Amino acid sequence: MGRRSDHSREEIQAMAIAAAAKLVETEGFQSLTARKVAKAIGYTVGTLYHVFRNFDDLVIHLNAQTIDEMAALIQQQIRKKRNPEMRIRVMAEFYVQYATDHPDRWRLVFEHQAPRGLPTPELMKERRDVMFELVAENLREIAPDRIPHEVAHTATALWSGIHGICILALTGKLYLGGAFSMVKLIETLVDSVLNEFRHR
Amino acid sequence: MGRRSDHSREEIQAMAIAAAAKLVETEGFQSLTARKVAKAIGYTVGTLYHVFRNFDDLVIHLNAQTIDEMAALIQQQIRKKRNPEMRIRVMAEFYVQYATDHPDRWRLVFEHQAPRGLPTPELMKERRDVMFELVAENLREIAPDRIPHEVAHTATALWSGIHGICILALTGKLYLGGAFSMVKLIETLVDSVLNEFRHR
DNA sequence: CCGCTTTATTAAACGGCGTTTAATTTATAC
DNA sequence: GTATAAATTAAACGCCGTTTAATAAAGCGG
Repeated sequence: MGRRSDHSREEIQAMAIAAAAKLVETEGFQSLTARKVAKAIGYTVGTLYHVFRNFDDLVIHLNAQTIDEMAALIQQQIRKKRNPEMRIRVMAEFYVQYATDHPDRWRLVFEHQAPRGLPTPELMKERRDVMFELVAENLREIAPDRIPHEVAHTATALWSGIHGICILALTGKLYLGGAFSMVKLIETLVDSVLNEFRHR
Repeated sequence: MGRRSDHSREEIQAMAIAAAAKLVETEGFQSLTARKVAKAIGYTVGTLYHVFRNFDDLVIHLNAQTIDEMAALIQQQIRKKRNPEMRIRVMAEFYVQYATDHPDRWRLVFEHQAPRGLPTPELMKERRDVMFELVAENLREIAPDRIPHEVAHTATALWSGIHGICILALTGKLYLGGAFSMVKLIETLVDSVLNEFRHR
């Protein structure tokens, strides 16, 4: 017991977040617990609380990392594309791809609730809007004459819609009356909103 | 103490669901617990387990009631309208309205996870698709010549999108770069998808 | 009206959860 | 080399969903 200094504060934080990510992916986000994370990195809960303010703090760090990972993947994909419309299409495609590949990590980002009353930390606020900003950038390129508010509005509507399809599909709550592919649903939404955006 | 027969099985069920609804609305869905529900109706947890299979079963019953309530509200509103496009618009409007008025009950419907492995009960399957079906009906009326699959596809894309806006707004994760109204976002999405649906 | 069976209800326990506390061991600074 | 500060742990607290065993009441056959 006592100070071991096998790892620095930062190392323990990183180990904990990595262990949490693995636990979420293997056992589902519902069964992520502080004790499991602690055990996985060879410490006890007390050490976790020495390094994170509370369990939500750990989850928030994990979620930040998840968003960074997803954003990096998507930005890497669109760097290859020159056409802004195609970029938006690819963004949507890989958003779905990431959500499908890491359903529990992705759901944790959106279903985790910061403790009531406490403000959303800057850590998340910055990341929350990264996808919206990316969409808005490309909309601006499609129609440079539009006022910023209109661009932001369309980006929000479009990306929220994409997100909705994603979440309903992953949680098994999507209407199955036609047995569609998620990709086709996303295509329909992107086409619709982009056409409307251009033709008015 | 033993059998009191102050209330029948069904009465206790109804009381528990009502108490759960109230708890969710006042304290948030995160702090709904079996013990609180039991206390609220003047019984102990044991009695709850006599009447529900487990806690999830209680939540599922509550969610079914929530969907019924919302669907009833929406159907009552569209009964006044004759134009199918207007009906879809009104549906979206009151969907948002209900979600805004009962944010925690609404979120519980979509964020509750049935225990892993267990199948979604019929109770929910029937209700899950009720909104999609309503949208599809009206799309069919707008364009009677379309094949059923296309109608279902569009209904799914549109309603998932509406849902996405709703959920991001309620969970405080919506992009705020422009400070929009939810109503306008919904309008944009409905207009876009309906135009695309008609013009091709 | 009595005893018997069935059933509704409860209190208490179980293991697990997030979190806090107190004690203890170790590293560091003087 | 000792005092101080920091890291780590074990144990506790009050919750949670769930199960169990005991008990009290209802219904029933005679």
